[in-house]
Amino acid sequence: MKVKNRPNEIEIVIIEDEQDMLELLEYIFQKEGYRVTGFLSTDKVEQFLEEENPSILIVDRNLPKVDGADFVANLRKLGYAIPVIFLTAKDRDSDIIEGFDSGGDDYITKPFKPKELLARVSAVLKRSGISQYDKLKYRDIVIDCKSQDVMVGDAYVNLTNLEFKLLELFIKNSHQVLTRDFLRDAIWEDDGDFNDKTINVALSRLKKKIDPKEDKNYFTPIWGVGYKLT
Amino acid sequence: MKVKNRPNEIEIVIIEDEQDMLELLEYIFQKEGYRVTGFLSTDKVEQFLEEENPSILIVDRNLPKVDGADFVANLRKLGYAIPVIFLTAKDRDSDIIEGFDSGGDDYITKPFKPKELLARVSAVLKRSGISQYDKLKYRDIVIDCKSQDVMVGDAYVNLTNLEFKLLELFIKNSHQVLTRDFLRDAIWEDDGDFNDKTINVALSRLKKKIDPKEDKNYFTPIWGVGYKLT
DNA sequence: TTATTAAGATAACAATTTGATTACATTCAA
DNA sequence: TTGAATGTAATCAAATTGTTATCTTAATAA
Repeated sequence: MKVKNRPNEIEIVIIEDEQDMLELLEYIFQKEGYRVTGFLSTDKVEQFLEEENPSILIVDRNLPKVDGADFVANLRKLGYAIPVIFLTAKDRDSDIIEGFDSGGDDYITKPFKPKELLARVSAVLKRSGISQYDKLKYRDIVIDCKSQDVMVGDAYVNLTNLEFKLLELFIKNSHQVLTRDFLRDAIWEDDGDFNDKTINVALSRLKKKIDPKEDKNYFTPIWGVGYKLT
Repeated sequence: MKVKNRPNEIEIVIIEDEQDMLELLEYIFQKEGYRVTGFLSTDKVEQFLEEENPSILIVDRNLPKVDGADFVANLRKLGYAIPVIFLTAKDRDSDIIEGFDSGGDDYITKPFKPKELLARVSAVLKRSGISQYDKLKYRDIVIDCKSQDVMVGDAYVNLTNLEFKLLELFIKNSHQVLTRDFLRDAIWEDDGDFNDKTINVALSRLKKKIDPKEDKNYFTPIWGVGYKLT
């Protein structure tokens, strides 16, 4: 299956007991570029939250064992502050109210329009200060500007601040030649005497960290001008 | 008599000209644990806002002298961003729209169900980032923002006020790099001269208390930038 | 093509900066 | 006034970054 160009790596957790509905939801969100983890019950969710750090929960209120709202209320009691959107077939006032009360950030009634669902998720994420633009992607590199985490393939790479700033700048200006002057102004804020080779060395170190096998050729030197990311 | 502002106790201001209704509203919110200040007119409200810092305004649109919506529009003009919910007996579209236009975050039509009112207040507060949940969790740390209790694993840890504020800030912004500048502004609100190392020392003390064996590595220093909780 | 030259890559070294920690001083609140 | 909390100074350790030197690569002209 073709994976659509992913603008972000925001992780969504869905709890929905109906297999068909769960698959539909997974499809909707994955198509939008979210990373989705689905659960048919609340059983393993708490454990999952311990280990991962998803950005939002989508919870069906009508789950077989526990009421979704109770489950979320319990999560809140335990200290989880993750945003929640409830899915519910009911639309009686009492249910909606209870949903909000137990710590939901929004709710959607089934049947729903996929677009509306996506819009609400988007709105809740925005309110929670989670932006899809915090993460930048380039080839197999994903950098998170808020955490300064860098993933190459599926491995974390430790970069220094200088290296991170460099990589960020290149990714934000990918496919453009960044001249040495530009780099100097942007990263080093020139202090008069500036050794030509400083940039070479800094880039060399960066290359070595994100591509230790030296077979990816992220950077192309433009002779006498600068570099570009390719 | 003025009661000292307790941290994390949410304060609600109600403006309602009918004495009975005001008392009912005060009762409803107080029962839910909110701190309530009621006004029979808009007269003293602005002065009150100068001094206190309530989390939300509940405003009747049909006030004797001024229209509630006009009053709120004026507040907005003055720069108050406090969330507002309108109470209104009217329900024609034009009124509702006017209410939103003048800076309301939600509205409720009388007669209302107490539960619905509470739910809407709750939702608006949540949208504004004001949480009524006082527990936050991060890995094996649970902090109670109200009592300032801190549990690590299953042991209570005694933190000083400064240490608690630091930990709370980091947990609320986990997985993000908090720069030294940010920390200084958020915790120390400093006045110019500020010893660089104050942050190091404060964090060092915090680390020692929540991780005396030094094997948990809650904090990762980002060299030359700040720290993040991981 | 080949020699020449300017630029790029990289390793090793050194300087500098920053972080951690301890001990001590000061402040603040009971 | 006293003790806890917090800021400051000093020391040590470690990480980052710039510099230098050497080698490699690419452009250019004879």
